[in-house]
Parts: sequence; C-alpha cells; structure tokens
Amino acid sequence: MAGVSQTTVSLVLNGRAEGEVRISPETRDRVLQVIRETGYVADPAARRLVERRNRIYGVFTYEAVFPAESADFYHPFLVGIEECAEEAGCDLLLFTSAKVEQGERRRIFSAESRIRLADGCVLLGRTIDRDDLSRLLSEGIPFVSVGRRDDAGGPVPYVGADYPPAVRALVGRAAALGHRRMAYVGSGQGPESYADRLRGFTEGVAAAPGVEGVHLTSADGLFDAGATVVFAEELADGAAIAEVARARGLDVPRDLSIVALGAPTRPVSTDIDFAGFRIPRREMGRRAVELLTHVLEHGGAPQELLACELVEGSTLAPPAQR
Amino acid sequence: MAGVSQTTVSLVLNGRAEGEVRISPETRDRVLQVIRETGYVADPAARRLVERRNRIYGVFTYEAVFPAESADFYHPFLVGIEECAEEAGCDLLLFTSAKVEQGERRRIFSAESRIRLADGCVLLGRTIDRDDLSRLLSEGIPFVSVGRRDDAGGPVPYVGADYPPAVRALVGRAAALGHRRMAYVGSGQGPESYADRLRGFTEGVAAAPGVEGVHLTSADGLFDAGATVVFAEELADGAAIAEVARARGLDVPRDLSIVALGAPTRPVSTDIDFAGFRIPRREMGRRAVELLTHVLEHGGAPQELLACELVEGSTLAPPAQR
DNA sequence: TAGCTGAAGTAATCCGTATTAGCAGATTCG
DNA sequence: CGAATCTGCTAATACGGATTACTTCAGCTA
Repeated sequence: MAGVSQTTVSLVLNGRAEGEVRISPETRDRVLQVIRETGYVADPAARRLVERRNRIYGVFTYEAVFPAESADFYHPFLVGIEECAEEAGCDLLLFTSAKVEQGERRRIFSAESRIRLADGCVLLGRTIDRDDLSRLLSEGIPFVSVGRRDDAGGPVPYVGADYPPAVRALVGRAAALGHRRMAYVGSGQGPESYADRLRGFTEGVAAAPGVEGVHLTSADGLFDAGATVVFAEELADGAAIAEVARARGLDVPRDLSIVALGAPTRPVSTDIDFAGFRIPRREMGRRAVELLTHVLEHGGAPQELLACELVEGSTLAPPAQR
Repeated sequence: MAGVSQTTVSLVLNGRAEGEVRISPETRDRVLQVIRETGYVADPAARRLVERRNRIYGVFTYEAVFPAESADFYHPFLVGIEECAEEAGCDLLLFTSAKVEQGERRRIFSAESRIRLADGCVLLGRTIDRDDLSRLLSEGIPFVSVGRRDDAGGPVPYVGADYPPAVRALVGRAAALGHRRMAYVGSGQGPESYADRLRGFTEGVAAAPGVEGVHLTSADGLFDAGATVVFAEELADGAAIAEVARARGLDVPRDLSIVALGAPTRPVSTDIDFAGFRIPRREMGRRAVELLTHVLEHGGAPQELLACELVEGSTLAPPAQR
C-alpha cells in the first residue's frame, strides 16, 4: 500500500529509520500513514520468534482472577499492575488458557504453555510451586513474583510485603501497652508470608524484655494459654477468635486484645476494625511491573520488600487488671 | 539427539505418526524418549505463526477494568469471560496500552491501536463509539459486543440482556397489583440499554388496559405526576427517588412503589431490596466468548439476547387506597 | 571521465515449527 | 522382469517480521 518493501515497513515500525539506517522522511511518513489507516500491528508471535520484545506482559495466577472468592484478594494487586502496564505502554496477557483437568489448578508449564508469548511475566499467588519457580529460573524466563519467595535453585525476583518489621512493631506496641504474655495463632509455615509473620513475632518477643510468646498452630488451646493478646496469622483467624471470645463472655479488647496480621482492607464477614497493618498491594503490583521492565532490560533478580503501614484499629488495648 | 530430522520430531510430537504419515514404532519411541529426557516443548510462538492464530482474545473496555469504581460493574462480565476463555484454551489480552491523554477515555482505534494483536475481541461498556463499531465491521475485525448495539453500517455481533420483555413483565405485575398510573424516570436514550428499557415500558403500558404511562427525563416532576409506581432507569435513580420520597414523608411501597431497572445485584449505597430484574452478566460474558469463537470459525454477526430474571424485591406493592 | 561517497531502499536470510512433496529401497503385481 | 505400490523418512517451504549485506543512483572530486 505504501509502495515499499517489507523491510522498510519493519524499519519504520521500529523507529530504526532515525539512526544508522536511512529512510527519507517522505517515505517514512507515507508508511506511517498507511499504518495509521489500517491499524496494522506486527504479529506478536512472529516478532517473538525473532527474539524481540512484544510489549506484552503476562500475568499468571494459579486460580482464576475474577471470580468473587478470589477477587477481593487479587484485585488491589491487579489495579497496580494494570496502572503500571498502562504507563509502560504494555498490554497484559492473562494466562487463562493454562487450565488442566477439571478441578486441578493451573500450571505454569503445561504442554501447551504459552508463557513465552509474553516478554515476561508477573506471578501472583499466596503460594507458588517450587518446581515452577526453579524452572522459570533455569529456563531464563523473565519474571517477577508478587510476594517474597525463598530461593528455588537461585534467587527469585520478587516484590514482597515486609512483614517482620511490621509484626515486630505490633509486638512492641502490645508490650508498651503492658501485655506480657502473647500468642501467635497460625501455621507459621507454608507460604513465605506466614513464615515471615511468625518470624517477626518471634523476633519482636525476643526484643521485648519480660515478654513471653507462645506459638499455637490453631486457636484451640488459646484460652488456656493465658495470653492477653493474640496475633492472628490471617484476618479470618482473627475474626474466628473474636467470635469464640465473645461466646465465652470475653470482651475484646478489654479481656483479650487481637491483632490481625492479614489484610484489614479486605471486606470479610466481619466488620471488626482489627489492629494490624495494611499490605501495600496496589504498590506491590505497580512495583512488580516496574521490576519486570528492569529485569527485561538489564537482567538480574531484584528483590524488594515494601513496608506495611500499621493500622491502629480497635482491638488492641492495655490488658485487664488482675 | 534421536538421529532424526526436525520433521520427524514434529510428526511424533503431534501424534501424526499414527495416521497418514508413517513413522516406525522404534523411531517414534526413540524420539519420545529424547523428548522426555530433555523436557522439550515446541515454541508456542513458532507454532502460532504456522497456525496463523494466536489463541488470544482481546478485551476492550473504555475505562480501566480493575479500579474500584468500575469493578463492581465489569466484574461479573469478566468472570464469565475468563471462565469461557479458559475452557476455550485462550488467553485474554487486556488493552491496557490503549491509553490516550490523561483524562481522555480509551479509543479502540488510536494511532497505536494494538487490537490486531488478538484473534478477536470482546467489547465491554455501557456505550460504545459508533464510529469505532462501524470501523470494526468494515475492517472485518472479529468481535462481539457485550450489550446490544444498534446497527453501525451493518449488524453488530452482540450478546445483550433482553430488557423489553423484562420491563413489560414488571409493568404487567404492577398493573395486576392495581396500579393505573405509572411513571418511567430516565433518559430513555443514549445507550441502547436505556432505549430498550423505555421501549419495554411503553409496550407494557400499551398492553395493559386502563393503564396510563408517563415518561419523565428526571425525577423532578415525579411527585406531581400522580403516579403510584415509578420505573427507574437505573438503580441509582431508584435509590435517589426512594430518598426523596422518604423525605416527603411517603412510605415505600405503601404510598409509592419503585421498580429499579438497573442491576439489583450491585452493591450500591443503598440496601433497599428493589423490585426489578437481574441482568445475567456472567452468562453474557460467557456467551460473548462463545460467540467470538464462533465468529472466528464461521464468520457472521450473531446476535443474542439473554433473558433477565425478575426480582421480587420489597418495593412493589398494591397502591394505597384513595 | 573514472573514482569516490553518501543516501535510500531492498533482496536474502533467519527465527522454530507444521506441512507437503518427494525420494530411496523393499515388496508385490501383471 | 519391469511397473506399481508401499514403507519410512527427509528436504523444502510457508508463516510474519527483524536484520544485514548489498544495490542503485545522484552528486562531487581531481
């Protein structure tokens, strides 16, 4: 349509006409005009084949992104990811095709995996398969995880929430209010985020003179433990504990303080305004895309932790007088 | 590694060795063995290049998809779209790069439009630019609109909600309860969905003997119109009317019945359980993807309307006795 | 006028896969 | 015994775009 060769179109399309290669302004404008009229776009697969960038960032989640159950969890991350992708002029590819058998979760590397269609990939999820991670690393696929991940045959690029200092600070607050016996309820293992919270708790207790800490994997023995404040690994745990406490005639926070280490911004089946912290999810999403761009350009495995802002809430108060 | 040509590997990999093309079992096993050992996977980009299909479906919205303001509106559609794309083995491309100047809305055909990256496209939005639609049609870009659209230089493929029968049925219900003077509040034009609702109202009134209908573009003159039931074009309108009615000392539904023709499933700033109908958004999303697949394979411009389920609610009752 | 230079653009090649036509050797047919 | 058929495999090519080496032509120099 512009009366030029495929080569020329390619050169114009990629702005190479300004540098070493010479294309006259007239020709260039003619080509650009036709491109504009037709909305021509280079085929991403072909481009990809020649090993160049697509301006497509993939987003991988093990579960569906949109359904209501997980929506509240993923949503803030996606807002940030979308914002930043928009600024970077990139499109987002949701790997919805990565399904396997009914009932199974998605896998990054299925036989039909199209992860390589994207320039790079943002990984989202509470836990991410270790094998998947190490394979991503060993195959050199650019990616950034949202959420800290332990090494998987090498350092994993991530942007996570910095739980330990936040939890330590909360333990410190509780100590300052006079609490001397504190409980952590939750597994403290599995996802890195749980381990980080427990670690923060342990460190916080160790740093507070005269404070005793106990780790319970479930709320069962909680009320026999004599704790005046409980740190719940998840907001849901906190809600459950509050429920039981009330059933036993205990007042929160007069008789028992509760600190929720989950995501207080999330609307759960409780309207208690828990003390805790805010996970900067939107910022994490944004930063993940920024880091991905960086990885694509310079390589490496950047790791960043973003601070969690403490939330005052109404469930942390001085312990009742004996 | 297996001592065979690339062709043979391809044939074995795709199971073509059983049919027309012949590969000896020994050779085949040898190749499979090497594939197993190396974890070889065909490059999806190259594969797509040959297939001339990327298995990417685009999702275009005029506003950002994820931000909280629009989330409630788009979310159910996206659930359906994602579900169905997953079943179809396709990835979703969100046109996040279609940004223009700050403050402006996205455009399908910007100078930088990347719509052709996708095999086809699902369009989402209350209103869609007529020029965009007719250009999509004239350029033969496969797409399906979520929401009915008037012709734009040709029939537009869509899956919409079937408002007229739903509104007619609601008018019928009101008539059966004894209402004789009914008002429709809303523009009745602009988006096709508004026009369809007003049309349903008009038809419903015409079909109900002894019933008078009046169309008001705003709620201003409502209380002078003498209507005992009001059909609000949007849920928000309904909420506003209820507010004003209460301020005037009117009881809903004793003194005034209100039917909301919007989306009662949406959590708005009201907790009134309006009478109205449920827009089958999730199903619309699903069906849109199914239709898009159909369009890609067979062409055409399928048009479908899905029924809205009536919602009883608590705002429609017999009119007060004079 | 031969020789050189720079500007503008293009033919040829490659990326990794799927597909098709075809080839060499063995077997069967007439 | 030559021709046809079958068997098992591969060379060549297409897909769409990026890159590189090269061609062509005009203008300039000595």
